[in-house]
Amino acid sequence: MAPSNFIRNMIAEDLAADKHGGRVHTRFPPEPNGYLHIGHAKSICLNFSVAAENKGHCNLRFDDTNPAKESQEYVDAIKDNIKWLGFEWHGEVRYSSGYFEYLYRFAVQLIENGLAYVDSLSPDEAREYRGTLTEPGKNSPDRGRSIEDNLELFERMRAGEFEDASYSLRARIDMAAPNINMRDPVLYRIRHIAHHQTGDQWCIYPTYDYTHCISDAIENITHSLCTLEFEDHRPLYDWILNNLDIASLREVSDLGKQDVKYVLPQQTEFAKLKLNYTIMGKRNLKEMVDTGVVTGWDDPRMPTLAGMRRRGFTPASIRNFCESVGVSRSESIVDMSMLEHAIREDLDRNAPRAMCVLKPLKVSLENLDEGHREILSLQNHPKNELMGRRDVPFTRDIYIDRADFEEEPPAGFKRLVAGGEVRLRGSYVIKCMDVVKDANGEITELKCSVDKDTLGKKPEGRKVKGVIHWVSASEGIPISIRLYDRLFNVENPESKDIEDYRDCLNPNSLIEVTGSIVEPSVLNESASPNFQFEREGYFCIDHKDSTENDPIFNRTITLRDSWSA
RNA sequence: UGGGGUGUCGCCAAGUGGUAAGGCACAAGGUUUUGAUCCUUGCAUUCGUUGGUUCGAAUCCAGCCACCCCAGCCA
Repeated sequence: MAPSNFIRNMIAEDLAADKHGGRVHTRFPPEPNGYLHIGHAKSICLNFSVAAENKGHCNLRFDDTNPAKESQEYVDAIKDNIKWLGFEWHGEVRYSSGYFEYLYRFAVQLIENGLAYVDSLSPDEAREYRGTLTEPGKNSPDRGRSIEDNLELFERMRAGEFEDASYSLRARIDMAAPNINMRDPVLYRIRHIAHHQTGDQWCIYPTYDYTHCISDAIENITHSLCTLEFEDHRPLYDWILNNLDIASLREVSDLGKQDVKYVLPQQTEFAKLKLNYTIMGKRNLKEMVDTGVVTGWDDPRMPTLAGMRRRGFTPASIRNFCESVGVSRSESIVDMSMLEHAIREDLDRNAPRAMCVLKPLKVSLENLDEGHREILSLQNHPKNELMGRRDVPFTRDIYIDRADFEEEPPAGFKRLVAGGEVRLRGSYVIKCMDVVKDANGEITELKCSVDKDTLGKKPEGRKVKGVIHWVSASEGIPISIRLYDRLFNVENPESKDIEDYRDCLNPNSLIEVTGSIVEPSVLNESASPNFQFEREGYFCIDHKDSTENDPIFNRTITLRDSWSA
């Protein structure tokens, strides 16, 4: 059962009180002005699951009221991300811009009722008239304009007779309101600019505050969930809906013709997701992309869904993570380890195992024939036989990782040492007979012998503790590997006491390793999208930068490591 | 000296007057051909703080403190 949170509780209460005639209808309303990140995932999961749990629906609505910042590219990417996460929105994709005509008519209605007026104050003047946090504002000289004049001017605004920002339509509320959002907020502004959905049909665009509540009402949304910073906007959300004629609102709503209880939507706010060691601000993320700090929105180090996907995160891991962080009203910063736990949990259960040597050290097994080759059948998953087996070629020359051999091992070292024994994973126990070095004293090769009586059984009379991974030298395939670490080396790069988040970048957030060797099965046509390279971590192929001759693998996450020298 | 919020274990978080769930992290054991996984155990006499009400308070009341949001014709 889903954990309890204040929103689920509220919905349960609303249902019990039959507040919406048994309906639960939510919506995810992104502005298409950037890529979705893990913070959006929290909202997506919340909105979609809360609807599904109550046999309700969740719409996808692009809140596209500011064409200057938006584009079709983002619309497409957002739709793609949501589908990838595994959610299905109700019906067609919605656009706030799809309601522009209704919005216009409702604005006329407000004007007719003396609740909105056309203002000729410039943006700068409007700011002065607004007052401050502690001082009330003062009325615009245009506040008393007649309804007829307002109607005419608003129509001419729409007709394109005026320049940008020369007029605006404002709600007539209260310039002395302690809540600044209620000091005659702007409802419409003039922008002679094309819109990605409506082209040049419009030159006046409604603001978020005016649009959002009406769009919710049109879509018969019951619970309008948003983040905490919109809390102060709720009185305005309610003011607009309550000052419109409810019958005409109902009439244009999706369920207008149906015999359902028409109830105005209700906004509820929850805390945004913050993760330590990363940033979530769209502006900063965009800046990192634009200035080349990262390679793009889908850079595997980015907290974007596109980046995490490329990094190897699974939809299930992200959904589980969002569920595990919960939903509350207290602003919190979630520890990275929770995200890491979520992806490890999923991949441990579902990713097939394989062997890959990151930094190869050649080992020749001296007591095998030159052309020795045998096929070992290894289980793809140690606990799940259903995941099958694969053939792994075992040959006279193999590679092990340089880190798995030490001439002067630290205390507790369980791997290979000169004269010592170690188990080759899924294969034999070998003993190191000789260490070959070059002129610089660098180890270039190990000469070992195989205990042929140890395949699938313990050696007799002694214990061999260590198990290391290996790959056939002649049949392994060279690949490149990208190791990722957190992008920042401070917990909260966006905190107030940090001047510039760019000063806190982790210089080792990406380490490229070339010349790694992987067992051949990993590159099969039908290979799994994710692997655990045993003892190294979880990896996936990078579809963007890989070439036929140089496959590149991204390390999604390391294995937990309780030893780490 | 305006308005709106939030404060429960290192990090999330449940709890809504009946005597502090859970997860992550961490620590200690056990199993293990991945120093992984898995299993077991431990981990808040205390809920920002000070008072008050009550047989009983994290939950109700009052004061105080800390932090967050708001002065875009952004969302």
